Amino acid sequence: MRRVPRPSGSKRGQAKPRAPGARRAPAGRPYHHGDLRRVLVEAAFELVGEGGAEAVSVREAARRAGVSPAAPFRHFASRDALLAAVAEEAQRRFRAEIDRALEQAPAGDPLQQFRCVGLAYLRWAMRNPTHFEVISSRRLFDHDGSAAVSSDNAGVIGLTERILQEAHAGGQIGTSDLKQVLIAGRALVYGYARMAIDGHFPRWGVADGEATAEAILDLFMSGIARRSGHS
Amino acid sequence: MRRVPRPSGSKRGQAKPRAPGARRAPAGRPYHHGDLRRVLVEAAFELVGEGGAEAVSVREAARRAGVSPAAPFRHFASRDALLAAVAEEAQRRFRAEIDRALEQAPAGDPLQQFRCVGLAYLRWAMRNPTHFEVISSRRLFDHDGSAAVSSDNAGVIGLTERILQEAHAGGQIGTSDLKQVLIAGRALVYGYARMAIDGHFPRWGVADGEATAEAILDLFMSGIARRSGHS
DNA sequence: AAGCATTGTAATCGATGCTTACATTCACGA
DNA sequence: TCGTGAATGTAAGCATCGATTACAATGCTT
Repeated sequence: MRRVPRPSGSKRGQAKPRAPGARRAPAGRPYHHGDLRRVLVEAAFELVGEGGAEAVSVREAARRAGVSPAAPFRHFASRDALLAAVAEEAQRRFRAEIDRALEQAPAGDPLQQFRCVGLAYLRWAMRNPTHFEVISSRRLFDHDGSAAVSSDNAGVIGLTERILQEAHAGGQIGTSDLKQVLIAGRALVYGYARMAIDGHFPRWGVADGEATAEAILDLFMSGIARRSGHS
Repeated sequence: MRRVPRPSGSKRGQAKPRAPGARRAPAGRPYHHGDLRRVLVEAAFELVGEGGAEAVSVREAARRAGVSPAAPFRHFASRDALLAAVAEEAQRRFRAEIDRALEQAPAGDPLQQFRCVGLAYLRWAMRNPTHFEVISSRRLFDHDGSAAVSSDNAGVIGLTERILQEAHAGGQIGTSDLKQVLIAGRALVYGYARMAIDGHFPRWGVADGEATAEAILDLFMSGIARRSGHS
């Protein structure tokens, strides 16, 4: 049903060398896969990359892993659970990218840090649109456990919150209502990312997207900055 | 497939009075429906309201219209085409709401008009989250015709653009780069709407959402306003 | 080595999107 | 008025999907 055309990939031929923990490999493929869960998540992750969340099907993941259509249900209660695992993985990578950007930012300048983080955020989103989309829909996993995604996400939020607080303490922010500045900042960045992803900027290249991203961030910073000579 | 549980609604019993254009009604339901296309769009529209775009199935729409599962394909080439029609309808109502808000705004004050339009935007989005989501994904219809949605949407964009230009001409905006202000404004409003819809504000009521929406809009306006005494 | 829990397979169910062949009705011209 | 073609409905069927159940193979613990 509304399936992406079958890529007919990875014929299920020779078994890949299994993870440590498997013993003998008497014939072609051993009965037990070795690390099926991880392989399924990887397959689903790739499917998201190829066609978005809608292109993820349990059966295709099983096909790519070389197992029967029912096997995945030993590891995931439902298709949504599989997608949640993909979201967890994507969130992990996203978080890592943000952390890396923050490390490379100038240590003493919170506003510049904010800019770097925001830019890394937008770059990752625009270069991994489908995975960003999977991360974004809280509806998928927020209510049924899966604390990892939420915690990683809360980490990113808390990180920007800390940065903005530092900037405020340093007298670089002109308004006092920090809470709303934070929400506005999140909304601005999130909204720009989703606009790019949702196709609101037709015929834009990545270059345009990232250049405008910088401009938007600068505009935001000048909007919240303590008044001085403006642009 | 990942279907919402069948609501078993509207048993297909007595035919509703058909649109003008149908002639005799010899037995229970006439062979031709009369206005199937419209009824299908209405059914799909309701399905979107009940469970989001994912809950829309051609067969369920046919069921609710009281026709065979294949009948809808006489009017829509695919499920996506049906969804596009729903998006068109939703966009129409959204646009009407925006226009209404603009009429009620003070005539001479562009910034205030911007605030009113933005608030109406956010209110509609938060009260019709699933329909807003359907409108938002340009991917669904932007590339295959369906100019109505795009044109209505461009109308809203152009409307805000005009308002901001008036504000700029009136000297109420402090920065000169109007284009980026427009994008930032769109991103901010869109982002806030999607955050609310995507569940980034757990345990918020509509009241919280709309109150914060006002605050966000005010913050944006004060951020782009010509410098004076700030909050 | 025995036995139990884990993890895979086979077969199946109900649902879906979509197509093809056929049936019915409408609209319009002779 | 009466046909006849176009429009619009139905029936049946295909391939795919998520999910469940019964069964088989394996790994681990004792």
